[in-house]
Amino acid sequence: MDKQRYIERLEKKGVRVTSIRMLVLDALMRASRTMSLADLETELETVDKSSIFRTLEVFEANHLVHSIDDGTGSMKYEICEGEDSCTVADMHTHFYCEKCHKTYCLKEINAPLVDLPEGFTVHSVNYIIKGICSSCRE
Amino acid sequence: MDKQRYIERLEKKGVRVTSIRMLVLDALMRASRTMSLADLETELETVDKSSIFRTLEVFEANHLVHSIDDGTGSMKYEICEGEDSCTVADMHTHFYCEKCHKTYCLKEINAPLVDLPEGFTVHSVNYIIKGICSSCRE
DNA sequence: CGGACAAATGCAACCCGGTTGCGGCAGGCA
DNA sequence: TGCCTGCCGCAACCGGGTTGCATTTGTCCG
Repeated sequence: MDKQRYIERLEKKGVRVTSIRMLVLDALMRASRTMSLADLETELETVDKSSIFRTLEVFEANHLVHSIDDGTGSMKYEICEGEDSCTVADMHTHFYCEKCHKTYCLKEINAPLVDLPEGFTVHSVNYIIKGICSSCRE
Repeated sequence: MDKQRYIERLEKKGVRVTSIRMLVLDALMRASRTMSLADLETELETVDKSSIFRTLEVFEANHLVHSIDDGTGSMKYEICEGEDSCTVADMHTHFYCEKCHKTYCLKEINAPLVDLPEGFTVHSVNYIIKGICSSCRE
């Protein structure tokens, strides 16, 4: 765990550094994919789920992570890549594998943005593709 | 309620006609937007929610309706337009208004389809835009 | 250093949408 | 008419998420 780097990251967003926040941040940074609250509970077995939940709330409010609803009934969380807050343009495509039940970030694929009718204001977009991932396919 | 039309629609998909199925189909047909299980419960106050739930299961399995997860925590249901089953190409964009908490179908806007990396198979796409709708904006 | 106040945490209970087990009812068919 | 299958209502359950509250931890300042 690269403590110094994590502390910088937290302080930069104005988030107070605590041991639990370090653990959650570390788990999310190490994950190669999105994590659910349950995933984090499993990974950090010493930490109560309400603490993880509130930590994620703080992280999200301070644009350290963003959440993705992949339609599985459990919200997924993912570290924001950029230095500043995630904008609509930053939102990338997610892929949910119906076989291994994992949600992948296709970081290289930006979520497409369509033109809306007059009078609609966009705050965020959510683009989820469901199917079978490459490693579940034989 | 155009009974004959509903009966034809049900029979065409191989769904047995019952009074509850007629009620649910009617409510969905009349709705100008997507409906949640709770919406249907409110509309059809005489019908038990588990019956509505199972009816929706049957409808979805037989491609009479499709469901959309708009990320609000409650699934939305919508009548399939086409005569046959909904394909990926049929999936259109949905808009969730963060003010009035309604989910609109933007039927005229097809969900964009991106190119996936090698080895990924697409079954469905879900494209949700969140923001403020035109009638909530002053 | 010590006390006061604020923030973070753990625990348990709660909420809500969705789901299921089961018994009763109804409609179709012999 | 009687049987069989499938539909329905009721109530209980489930799981993810959320909250109230008491406790602990941390920060600030004298």
